[in-house]
Amino acid sequence: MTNIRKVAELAGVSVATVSRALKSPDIVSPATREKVLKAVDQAGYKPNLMAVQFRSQRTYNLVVLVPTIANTFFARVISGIQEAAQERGYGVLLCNTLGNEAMETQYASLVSTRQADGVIQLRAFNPFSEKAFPAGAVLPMINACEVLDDAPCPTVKLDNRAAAREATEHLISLGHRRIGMIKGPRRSPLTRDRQQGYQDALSAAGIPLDECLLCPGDFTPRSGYQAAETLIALAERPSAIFCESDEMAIGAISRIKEAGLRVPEDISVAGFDDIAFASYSDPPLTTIAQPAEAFGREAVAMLIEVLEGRQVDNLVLPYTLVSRASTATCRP
Amino acid sequence: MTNIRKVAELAGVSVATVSRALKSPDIVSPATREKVLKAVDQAGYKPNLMAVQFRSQRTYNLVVLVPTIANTFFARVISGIQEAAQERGYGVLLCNTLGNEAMETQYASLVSTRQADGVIQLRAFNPFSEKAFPAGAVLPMINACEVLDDAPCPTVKLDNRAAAREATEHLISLGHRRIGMIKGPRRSPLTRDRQQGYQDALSAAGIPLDECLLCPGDFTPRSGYQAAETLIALAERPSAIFCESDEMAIGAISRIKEAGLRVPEDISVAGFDDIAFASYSDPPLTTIAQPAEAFGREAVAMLIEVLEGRQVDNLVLPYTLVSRASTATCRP
DNA sequence: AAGCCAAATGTAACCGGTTACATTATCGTC
DNA sequence: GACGATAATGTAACCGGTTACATTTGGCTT
Repeated sequence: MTNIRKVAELAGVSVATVSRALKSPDIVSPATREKVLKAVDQAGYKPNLMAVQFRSQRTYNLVVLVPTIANTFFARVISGIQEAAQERGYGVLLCNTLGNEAMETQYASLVSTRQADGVIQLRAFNPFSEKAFPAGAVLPMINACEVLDDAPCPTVKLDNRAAAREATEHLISLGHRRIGMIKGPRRSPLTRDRQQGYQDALSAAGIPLDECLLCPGDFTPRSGYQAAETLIALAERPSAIFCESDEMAIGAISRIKEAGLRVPEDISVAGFDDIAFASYSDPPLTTIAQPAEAFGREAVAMLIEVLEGRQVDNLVLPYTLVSRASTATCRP
Repeated sequence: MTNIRKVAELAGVSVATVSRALKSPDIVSPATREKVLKAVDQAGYKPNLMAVQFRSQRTYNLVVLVPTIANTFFARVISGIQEAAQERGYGVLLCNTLGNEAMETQYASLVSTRQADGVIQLRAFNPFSEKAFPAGAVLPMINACEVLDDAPCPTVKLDNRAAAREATEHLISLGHRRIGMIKGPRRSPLTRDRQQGYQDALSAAGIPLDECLLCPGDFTPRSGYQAAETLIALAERPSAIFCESDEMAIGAISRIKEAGLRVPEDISVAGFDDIAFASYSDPPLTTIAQPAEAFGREAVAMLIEVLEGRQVDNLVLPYTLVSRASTATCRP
């Protein structure tokens, strides 16, 4: 394998000069630089980045922990991460954790073993052991999208509570008073925040909370389908349903239609995320648009700041309510 | 930073003994092993994998080149890759190429610079320069899903021609004779194969080919939407449309309904891929199911075979026609 | 011509493991 | 007790760059 010593020999200079000619061309004489570059070309030399990384103790790799890449929203976030990382010369090591904490911990340890410089987490969980990073130490990590209340690192998220409140208020403004909610996984802070926003809207409108209208889900279309089944079987059926993800909303609409009911005439449905399919569902989905790619881009920018030893503030990204045809005025 | 020398000092042995106690425990005495393990624990020692990799000249990373991770089908393939890689101790470096050949080349060069051991490509293109891997050299690469005719490496794919033929025959068997097709990107071999299958079915049934019925797309819902617009505007409208991806089929259905037409009563629609949303679309989509995760898993298994110097054969995975409600008998 | 400084280049240590080879310890056999 | 075989451990080279420090070169000043 052609290494720097071969090139040095070929150019008739020392290895140090070759290294300098490539890394800081301005400190070698033009003539020498010329010679070196010619030798590099002739030998087909490419620096062994493993050696470079080993020496500099930087891998220029970032680990991304994502619950499931099959989720369209996460796919967009990852897309943003990948793009931003690429621009800044970082690679992206992907870890599909499938909610498995052991796997997250294992991947996060790539940082301890110097296979990656930092971690971007799309899930609320601290994958680092107390031992690897004792309390007080700066974690080379960013939490994005789903965020712990007392996250031990900088975070970038949405104001989920306000967004859910706005979606619910939209339904209330259409005359709905019996509004179902299909929630995310029980232990998720994001789910709790969105539920809080839903309740905020209800109490502001003087509507009492009915626990029966809250159904758990897991963000998949399948869980939305099942939750809708429960909701439409209620003695007093809701006239609208707010779903914590578009994927669940699409599953719910499918079940509602299967029951012979119409959307939005019989039941209005609102989603969350504004995935690509939201505009193509029948009817097109009213939803909260999140800047998914921006989450990824910002997370990368923040992580690199942390890696370079600078202070970073938490970030809250904006959302928009996108009103489409899946929600309409309530007709009793 | 705790390194192997610190541990050696702590345990009162040489670095070689520490290394051996950890890597081949059977060749050190039990007493010494005990001592070493205690020192490792006490020092909180974790081997610096960068050094290990540097020494062994293996990174245990695989590069995955994917046109776009936002595509649900690719997301599933990547999921399979990630899982299989993880099981075998490999990491996955993701590269969202967005069809940009320069980017693919750049990422593939991670192999030349020893930042990754091999490449899995979900797109038909040889990203390696003639210089890095002269003709005849064994490329550390697997082509999956989309495959070059004369791929310079082992491939794992579907019999796209047969699958497209079967989907088209399904439509013909329902009485359709005027069948539109929404294709993938022009230069893709996969698109060409599927079109060939479509034509096979037509000519077997004695139906002449009408070029007007062939619309290009790019696998996104948006392109399906636009192509459908073209097809329904034809003087002699097709009674069925075969789409090369479910995403395009969903976009097409959306446009068809917008035009006041019904699926499948007025126009039958068949897709390709069987993504999660296919069952939840309205109507549920008739489609060709591909074993997406299996593509990923097999590609990893094959690549590791190649990396370990063994011979690998091409692989063809099975498909299934899944008949749902988006296709029905033709009513003139 | 001597003296000085800056620029250019060379030498060799270093990063943290792995492992070939050398050395020492242990045990059994005659 | 001497000898050889084997097991256990130590020593140091090595992977391929980077860089602190040493050395050489060349131009300029007085």
